[in-house]
Amino acid sequence: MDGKNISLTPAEWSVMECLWERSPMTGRELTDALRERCGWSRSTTLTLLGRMEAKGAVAGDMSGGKKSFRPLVGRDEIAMKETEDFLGRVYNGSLSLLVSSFTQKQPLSKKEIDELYDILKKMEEDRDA
Amino acid sequence: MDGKNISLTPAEWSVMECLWERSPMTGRELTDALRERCGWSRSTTLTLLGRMEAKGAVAGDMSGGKKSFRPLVGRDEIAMKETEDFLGRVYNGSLSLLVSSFTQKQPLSKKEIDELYDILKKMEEDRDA
DNA sequence: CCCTTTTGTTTACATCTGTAATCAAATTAT
DNA sequence: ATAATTTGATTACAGATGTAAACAAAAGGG
Repeated sequence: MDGKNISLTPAEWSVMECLWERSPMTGRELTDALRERCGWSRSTTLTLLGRMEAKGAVAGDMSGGKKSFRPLVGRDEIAMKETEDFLGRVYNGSLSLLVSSFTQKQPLSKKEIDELYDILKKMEEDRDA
Repeated sequence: MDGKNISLTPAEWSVMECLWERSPMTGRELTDALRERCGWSRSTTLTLLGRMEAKGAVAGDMSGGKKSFRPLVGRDEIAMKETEDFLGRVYNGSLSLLVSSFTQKQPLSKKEIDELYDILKKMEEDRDA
């Protein structure tokens, strides 16, 4: 029963983005940052943090008057989980189907094409090794 | 104000999957299909259909006693929209970031690698043309 | 030490989602 | 024609989500 099975709502993503950039942050710092980025009131941010603490997405360390928060899940970790969900639901689990569908509407920049080639090449090297 | 700005919940996706496979379908056919696939009661399916009709995802044609439904949005259309949302939220809008992140955990099958190469090659041809 | 500000915690509430039960009109069978 | 079944529509209700006000304890200023 580890805490891997956490999923985040869009609003919770915004909170995590802050904490993934820098952590720990005090409640004050977070309310300021999110008032700025999302226009949220203090209450909103703190309510979100409470819920996220309850479900194990963040840890709140209350020491010395002020409470500070740090993430308990890595960005990669949950990005992965959400990606799997999404791919399964929308593209039947097929990454190449996603790519082909996406590129039919939005042509990729040269930079992205190059990056994708690099990824594929590297993967083949690993496979052959 | 066309109906493009529709997003589907996971449950609603299941309904659409049926209608994208074959359409139109009567309420009866849909309740049967979704009882089978998802274990839903008749009420559940019809409630979903009602909501989806209200938000313009499907059209219900009531003619000759029985009501039948057909999709008003294409699968590609909303797959695209959801993909953009997802990429923006999780991968900062970058497709290559998604691919690289994904492949670090789940190595792709040879088939998928080949498909991806094909997609890239085709895209370059289009670009050069 | 009192008054003000900051903080942490509780409570609130509308909307959305999943999941149905119920009810009433229409259809079908006997 | 009447009873049984099917069907469309309405109502229900709990849990998730977005968004915040209220309240109370703590900290800081004078």
